[in-house]
Amino acid sequence: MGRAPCCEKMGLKKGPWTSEEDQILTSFIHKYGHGNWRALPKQAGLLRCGKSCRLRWINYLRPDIKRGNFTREEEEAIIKLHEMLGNRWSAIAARLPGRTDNEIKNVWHTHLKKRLKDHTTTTSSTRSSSNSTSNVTSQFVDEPENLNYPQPSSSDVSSSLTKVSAALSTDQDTIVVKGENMELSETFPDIDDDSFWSEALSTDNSSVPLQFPKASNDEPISEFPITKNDSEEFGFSFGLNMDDGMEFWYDLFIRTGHGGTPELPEF
DNA sequence: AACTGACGCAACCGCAAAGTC
DNA sequence: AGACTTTGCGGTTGCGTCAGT
Repeated sequence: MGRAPCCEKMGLKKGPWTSEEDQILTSFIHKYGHGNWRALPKQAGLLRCGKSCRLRWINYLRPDIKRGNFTREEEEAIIKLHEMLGNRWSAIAARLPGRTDNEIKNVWHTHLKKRLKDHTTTTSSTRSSSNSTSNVTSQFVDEPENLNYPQPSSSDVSSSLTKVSAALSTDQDTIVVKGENMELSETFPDIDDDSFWSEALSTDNSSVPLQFPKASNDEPISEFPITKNDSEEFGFSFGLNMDDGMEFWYDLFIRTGHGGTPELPEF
């Protein structure tokens, strides 16, 4: 597929992945992670280049990938985000949990671009006067049920912070992610601040208190089933729009070890 | 049934940014 | 500071599938 292979001279395999290769890659990453993509194929015993392994994992094998057709709401979100961000597919993908940049790019080129073109030729003179950023914001805030992760309501986004915690449920079958209201304070976390994250990582394995911007009330934000005997990874994203127009997005990844013991959290 | 053209999608490449030595 | 390596991103390609003829 694609252009002339770059790794052929190295004796590495190209083209579609077999289910056997998928199995090898998946179990290797579950066991050892993917610290070094270049070294990974050799360590895993795959005749592939690291780049190919990385792409296969990110676009197809990752456990948090959502399968199936894009919903109308997702397509609308892509269109609006594209208006706002342009061809920054990874940035768009970051706002659509479970969808990959490659997938979004494909959908854009095969469906949405054409649809948009048809739409603009038929409705050339009736565009909203509001800017694209506010369009995206209002859609996310007004229609949170269309996305598979929680969204703050427009009334509570900027008034307080929330403490989000991830913990094992009492029956040990579920990881419960919860948010609690907090007053707005100066402890707003900077996502680029290493000390914040390392502090989070140094907490014990059963409950990880993290301070996040306000996301919801005291109801659990989400619950993830744990397969007792397998290693699993969960991806979880949530975002909010502040009154001043700023957006904040957070990704929470939780990996359970063998026997269902969670390593909380892995960012 | 056979052919053909359009479309969808997985996978590749080149390049730039980030990280490391 | 600069060279080298690794990672991530966006653009592109071509195989497989399917509908139309």
